Amino acid sequence: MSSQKTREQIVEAADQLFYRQGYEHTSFSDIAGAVKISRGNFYYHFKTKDEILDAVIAQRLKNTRAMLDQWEADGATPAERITCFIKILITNQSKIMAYGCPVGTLTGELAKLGHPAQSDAGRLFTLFREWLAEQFTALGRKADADQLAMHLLSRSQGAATLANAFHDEAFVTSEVDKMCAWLDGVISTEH
Amino acid sequence: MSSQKTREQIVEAADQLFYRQGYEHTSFSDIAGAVKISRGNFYYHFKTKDEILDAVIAQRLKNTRAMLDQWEADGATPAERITCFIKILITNQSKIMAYGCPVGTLTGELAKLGHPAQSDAGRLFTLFREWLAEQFTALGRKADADQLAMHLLSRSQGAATLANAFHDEAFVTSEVDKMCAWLDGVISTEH
DNA sequence: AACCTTATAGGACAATCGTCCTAAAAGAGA
DNA sequence: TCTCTTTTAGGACGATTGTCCTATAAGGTT
Repeated sequence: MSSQKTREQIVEAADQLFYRQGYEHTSFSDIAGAVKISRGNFYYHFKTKDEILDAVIAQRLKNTRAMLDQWEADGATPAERITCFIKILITNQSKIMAYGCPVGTLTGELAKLGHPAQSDAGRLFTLFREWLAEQFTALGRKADADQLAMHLLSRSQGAATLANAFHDEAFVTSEVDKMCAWLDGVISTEH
Repeated sequence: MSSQKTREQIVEAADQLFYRQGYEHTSFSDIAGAVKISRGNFYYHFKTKDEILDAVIAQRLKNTRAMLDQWEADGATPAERITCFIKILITNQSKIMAYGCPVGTLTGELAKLGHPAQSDAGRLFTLFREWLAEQFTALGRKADADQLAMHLLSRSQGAATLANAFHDEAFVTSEVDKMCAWLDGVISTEH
């Protein structure tokens, strides 16, 4: 098998496991078991665990960018795009209730570990932040676009955290509705 | 030294370390080093690491209850009490920016570990939830008290998560102001 | 077939983990 | 002071961790 293919499988398996079990709690053996390769062979593709983490973060950045690009390519209005963001909570509801938000939980864990990749993981948040700010700017809210973006990001994070803690489906729906209503308010506000 | 005293020191040190480094990333050696007792002596006070976690959660529940009781004893109005809750973000700002919310991060970590103490940690959230619901009920919002409580809890969690991710002091202030404004809206709403 | 690069398996390694045992020190009561 | 309980220190234990080495297998090219 080509080296590239195996590498991708490792990154994919690590991505899932880091999300489900956390970075620290996932061992080389776990990943090797998931990909069904020997633990020793690992070293050929990645020298350290940190290198895998870097690759996972890079993949998540790439996937997220692709998702955001897709939303723009669909010819939707900025408001509809923001609604897409809000509704990730519903699209990924079962995963979020089980494991939380992939971005928030990874960032939080790396912060506690004092891990060097902390800032790289933070770029995942920044990606959403800047994309949302662009959409709010397109809505004519250039002046406070970043603040609106951070506020929405914050609401979404909180909903994900509590969804994970309480496993409450109705709560997620309720919060999504509230965020959509808030968005309507933002749009209709005179400036 | 009495056994009770040492035990309390262990729980206190473990509490701090679990908050700063996470549960899994904190070893017996870390705690023993902080309390300045031998690693072996640990076993006399706690048989397993899980037992320490249980004790830490119990202490946090006790401290939180004491804090909430204090707010009620101060003779404040329900609205003022809720404001106290919102302003925890400012009171503990530096810690939250460095380590996140003690409740949210612990709950999230235990969820990923699939740890049996998960539900115990969840009681920390429930404690805030029910207390907030009581305050909203006292404000005459008995019908949707729990939903309002969950919403505020969610907003607070999101703000803590992003404060930790971005280390942005102005953002915290801004979100606290928004929550206070939201509370004003809840109070003045006709029902 | 022969050859050379690429990829793999298996295990060695030092360190650290949570757990547990045991002998000695400290303290209390007679 | 003698005795008995409580508390402590130190280390052994098996397992697991991330890292790294080496011999072998696989694949492609000539």
